[in-house]
Amino acid sequence: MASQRGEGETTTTPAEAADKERARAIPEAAVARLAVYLRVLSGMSESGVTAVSSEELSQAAGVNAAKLRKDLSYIGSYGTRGVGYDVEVLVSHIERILGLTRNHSVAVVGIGNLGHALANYGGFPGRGFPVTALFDVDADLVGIPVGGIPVNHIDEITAICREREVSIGVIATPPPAAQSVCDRLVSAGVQCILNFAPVVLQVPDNVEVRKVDLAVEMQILSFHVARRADEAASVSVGNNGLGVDGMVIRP
Amino acid sequence: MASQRGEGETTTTPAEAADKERARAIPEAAVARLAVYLRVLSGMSESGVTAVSSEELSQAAGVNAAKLRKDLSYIGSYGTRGVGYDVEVLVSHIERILGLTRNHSVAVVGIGNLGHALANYGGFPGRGFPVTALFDVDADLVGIPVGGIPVNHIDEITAICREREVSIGVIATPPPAAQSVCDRLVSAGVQCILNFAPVVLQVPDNVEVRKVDLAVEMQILSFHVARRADEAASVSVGNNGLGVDGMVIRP
DNA sequence: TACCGCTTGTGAACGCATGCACAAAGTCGG
DNA sequence: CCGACTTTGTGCATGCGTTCACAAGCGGTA
Repeated sequence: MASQRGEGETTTTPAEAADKERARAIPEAAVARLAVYLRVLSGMSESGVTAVSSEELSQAAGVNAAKLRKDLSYIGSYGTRGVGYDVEVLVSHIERILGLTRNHSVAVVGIGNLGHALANYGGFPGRGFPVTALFDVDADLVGIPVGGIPVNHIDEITAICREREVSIGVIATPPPAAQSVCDRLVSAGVQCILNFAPVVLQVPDNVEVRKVDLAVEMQILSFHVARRADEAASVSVGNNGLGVDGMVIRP
Repeated sequence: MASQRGEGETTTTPAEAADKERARAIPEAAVARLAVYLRVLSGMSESGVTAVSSEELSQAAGVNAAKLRKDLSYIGSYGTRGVGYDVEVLVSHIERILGLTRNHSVAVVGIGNLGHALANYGGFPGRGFPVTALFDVDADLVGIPVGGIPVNHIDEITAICREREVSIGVIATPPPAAQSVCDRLVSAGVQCILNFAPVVLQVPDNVEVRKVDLAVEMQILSFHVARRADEAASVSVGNNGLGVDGMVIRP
């Protein structure tokens, strides 16, 4: 057991609240993967699969089997040695850890191309994330329903977010507006923000921001294209100095 | 010097190609940040700023100053001690490292809501990524221009990607179609893929995939919402069982 | 020219995450 | 009831990435 982390602040915890303590200890990277496992498991569940081994699941999720087991161990021991995991059990535990048992009301700000796409996603991929509010500066858009929800003016963010208990704000505005929108969301009490604008947002410590940056993604790919090209070039020129036809050691 | 990695395959390299060797050594995480620095620097450049210190730049990019300097050191020493960095110089070097000197032709597959949004982004955020081809299964869409480019049928992927030398493929299809589309892109010689479909793609080793997964992002945020809520609860109830006044060990 | 203050570049320590390898724990067949 | 086989859960080692702290280097000033 890796529990009992000698931090001097935790003594023994009750039974039920053990999850909460555990949640603090789950590495960020593992959380992202848990979400992936959850999707794969949901798919299996719908296909009628009831049990799965770490080997199968890890392959379906595109990760190492050992890593998968370690990730699952962060949320507790719900497998059966010699057998594997019960799909339903895993699904429900992961859902609980990820906080998907409660609904998270979502507000989308900036109803341009992307905002439209997001609003129309329809309840957002994976249940549990109802879009309950849309905002834009453009007065012409106000009142028009997109994906079933009428657009409100951006000035109403604070009031409406409070009223509808929005817990996640999605920023899909042009870059210059992003920070200001962010500030308003924060002052409305929104503590989690998903930012599509290519801008580094400044937020207080108690607000969590995740960024989806297309330009960055493209540039990372570009980097790899370039790296590949260079490698190919250096190979075709001559294997890093070591003989071409001679004693090629290379396995 | 961290060079001379004792892998037995690298000897000494010429002068100019030093970049190429360096590129292999840049940590993936650093590459992502370089892209961010580049954007910030571009903005500064447009604002007429010509010089910047690591402190200023790091703050604008939302990272630690030491980390920024280390990241920049991966691409070489282009700063002046006691002064800082020349904005233009940094911009051009980062662009070169990221492979942005050549153009990367992009193909978008799946012209739904998201595909539309992507096609309309107009040359893609940050120059250098011209969208040169669009594909969809829907015959009704074929021929219709989106963002200035006519949609082609998905069956033409291989031919057109080859012809237009597409180097980056963007998958914006529904989940079930993603793997098949991916396979076709790969067989057309595309080596870099940006995947928006919530599916784990199986690709050969020589293909680079980056994933943008809205559901996962939302669920990570959900996790943090839950964590916060738990923390708040445990604080308001009484600090982890240790006495408010009595020895409440919390049931 | 010599000194002073400022900022870069980087060696080294630290911490987190990954992967290995194996004991523990269960099932199944005899 | 026992032994063989399977699969989980995890201690440990390894490697990568982040952070610290400081020497090296440069411009400005007297």
